[in-house]
Parts: sequence; structure tokens; C-alpha cells
Amino acid sequence: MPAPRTDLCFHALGDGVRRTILDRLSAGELSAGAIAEGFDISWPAVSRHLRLLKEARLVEERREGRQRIYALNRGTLQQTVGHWVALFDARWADNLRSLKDHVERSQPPRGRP
Amino acid sequence: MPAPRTDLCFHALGDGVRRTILDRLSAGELSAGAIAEGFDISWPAVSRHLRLLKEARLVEERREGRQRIYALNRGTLQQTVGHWVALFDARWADNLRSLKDHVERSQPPRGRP
DNA sequence: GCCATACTTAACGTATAGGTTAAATGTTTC
DNA sequence: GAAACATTTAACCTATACGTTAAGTATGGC
Repeated sequence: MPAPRTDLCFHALGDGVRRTILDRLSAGELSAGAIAEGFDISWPAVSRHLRLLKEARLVEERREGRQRIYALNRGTLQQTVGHWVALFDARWADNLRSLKDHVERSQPPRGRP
Repeated sequence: MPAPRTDLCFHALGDGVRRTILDRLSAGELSAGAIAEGFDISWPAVSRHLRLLKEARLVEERREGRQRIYALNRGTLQQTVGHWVALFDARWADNLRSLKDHVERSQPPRGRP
């Protein structure tokens, strides 16, 4: 398991542009160019935001032809952000645990739309 | 409902000292002095961290004699951080939804301030 | 009222964040 | 291999972050 990079992760989430990027990526992968469109700031500025998100492991990058495709890394959010939420709210943690038990006992896994 | 202050909230969580403060407060209220003890940085530095946490509504402050008592505000974490986690992880969102249904149906509500 | 206590605010220095434009990089296409 | 494309890196500027020390502000006890 790679280092948590909690600082990087939360710092990355502390900027509205980066949160918007993550939001858009939650709907599916996008190229750097597609991400840059829709922001009023320059391409290099967006590129730096993407680098920060990548360093925080909140997104992953892969090359495809001459494009760079970015995809959301949901695991990082679970491991870092989720960890903190659970720590701070005992009810959430308890609820998630008991829910998991309950669901696993009473409902066979089915496909969900 | 006060403004979410998402930027402030995540920015506050992006610093290790502030996360440690929140961590300690999760065990119970503490005075500013009690918080400052245990950090190698100066009191004024800790005081500023506390102000940031207060502005982000992650903690609440009240005066008691000549002390200032700080307490964790769990609601802010749920509203801002929790919201994002749920957005990014469809399974969590689903779990929370079905959990809410399940709990509301099977457990009578308990008094909570 | 006066002094100690328990802090916060002010003033200041250095490092980092986040923006810009210009130049560099790696990939296809001709 | 030269040109066009997609994007990053470099160089630079200004604002903000976070630390320090010194001064200010309530509150409680004598």
C-alpha cells in the first residue's frame, strides 16, 4: 500500500478548480484538453492542477496516442478522506459496520442499476 | 444552514497540526492551552490554527472563565467531507441511503442534541 | 486598582500556491 | 524528416500560509 499522502490529498481537495475536475472525472475519463475546456484559466494552470491531483493519487494518468487520459482514483478518497470521516463520526463508522453485517446477512448480492 | 465553506474545510484538513488537533478533540473538549501543550510550535501558531479550524466551522469555541474551550463540530465534517466521499464512491452513497432507510424503520430515534 | 493568567492580535520574514506567457517535449501525419 | 498537435515544463510574478517574537485584551484573585 502506498503512503497515504494525507496532506497532499486534502490540500488537493482544498481548491475549487481541482474539486470541479474530480467531479467531472466522476462521470468518466477525460483527456487533459477536455478538462481544460470549461475553465477560464490557461492550459498550463490546469496542467499543474492535474499534476497535484496525480501526486495526491486522486487521479491516474495514462497516455493514449498524443493525448493524456485522466481517470478518478476512488480508492484514494476512500482510504484517506473516508478514514477521517469515520474517525470523527463514531456513528458513521458504527453504522457502516452494522450495515455491512446486515446487508451481507440478509441480501444476496444483486446487480444494481 | 450556513455556507458550506468547502474550501476552508479541506484547507484546514490539509495541515498535519490541525488534523492532530481535531484528532485530540475527538476524545473530548480541550482548552487552548491544553491543545498548545504537546506541540513544539509557539502558542500564537496554535492559536492561528484554532482560528482557521473555527472559521471552517470544524470546531466551536466557548469562553469559560479565562479559558477558551474548543470542541469538535462533527456536523461540518459530515456535511462537507462526507458529501464528497459519497459523491465519489457510489457504493458509500448507496450504503448510506439504504442504511438510513433501514435504521429509520427498525430503530426508534434516540435523543441527540 | 493592580498583578498574574490565558490567551489572541500585530508585525514581520520566508516558503509555497496558483496564475501568466514562452519554450520544450513527445506523437502522429504528410 | 518537417509540420501540426496535445500537453507539460520553465521562468516569472503576486498573494497567501505558517512560523516567529512582541504587544494587546479579558478575566480572576489579592
